[in-house]
Amino acid sequence: MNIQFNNRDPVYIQVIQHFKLQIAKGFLESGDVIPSRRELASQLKINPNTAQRAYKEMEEEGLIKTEKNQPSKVTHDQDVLRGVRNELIDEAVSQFVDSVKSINVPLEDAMKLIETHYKEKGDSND
Amino acid sequence: MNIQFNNRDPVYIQVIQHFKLQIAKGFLESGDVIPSRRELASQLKINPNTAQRAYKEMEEEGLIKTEKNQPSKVTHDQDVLRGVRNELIDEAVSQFVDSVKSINVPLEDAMKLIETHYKEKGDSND
DNA sequence: AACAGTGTATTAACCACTTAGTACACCGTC
DNA sequence: GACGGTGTACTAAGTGGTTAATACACTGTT
Repeated sequence: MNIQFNNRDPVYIQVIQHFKLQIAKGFLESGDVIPSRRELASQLKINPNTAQRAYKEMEEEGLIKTEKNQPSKVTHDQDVLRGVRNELIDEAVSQFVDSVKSINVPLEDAMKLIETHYKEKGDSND
Repeated sequence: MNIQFNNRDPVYIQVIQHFKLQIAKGFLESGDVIPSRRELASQLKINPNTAQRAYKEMEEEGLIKTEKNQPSKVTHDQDVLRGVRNELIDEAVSQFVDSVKSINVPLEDAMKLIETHYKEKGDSND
């Protein structure tokens, strides 16, 4: 567990993003337990409340489920989990297309750039 | 002149982004004059200091040139202007490829999604 | 019962950004 | 020269979101 924080976005947002990536990659699956608020905070060297805020939002989004004082677990709702992946992808696609269209880059050029750039860089694994 | 502000990013950043888009699209060309700080602030209903901050950064980036008490003008340096466009494109491409690779979306899938999405939405003009 | 661990809630402090209020120097025009 | 416009600079206050500090309630274990 380690997150490369940028100092542009709020930490709790980046924490959420981290878990979404883990889910989208399949590293976190239905029912998996995740660290307690305090433990996560300790690992990431952030404030427990920041961890709490991230967890709270994930709870509200249905990503995780917390009962009694059991450790929080990834939801069993497979649709939600698939949704995470799809949303990340849709978001990336929309943003890219919007950017590229806003400055009138032809589709062909955009495609070529992506192809080149995709092959250039090494795989991103954890 | 009108900008659709979001309340996520600082206003002065969005102002800069706006001018970069205008340049990238060719709507703003070398030597074109841009509104005075006070006029821009008035039009966009923002504080003159916020406008000033945006202009100051654009000046430091070499995007605009200000002399004496003439209205600021877009730089005559064609390389800089081309650079703006290229940077916007590179940024979009990098971000997209990073996102998509981080969750292991195959190149083919990514390309297909972009193609579809690109054709779906109408052109974005001002 | 004491303890250590959980989640949760509340309040205060912090911080970047924005805004406000002035002020100064410069230049064209009337 | 007065005036209105420009750019620029500085300080102070306000604002909203983020983070920090602390406390509380609950539960399983010893």
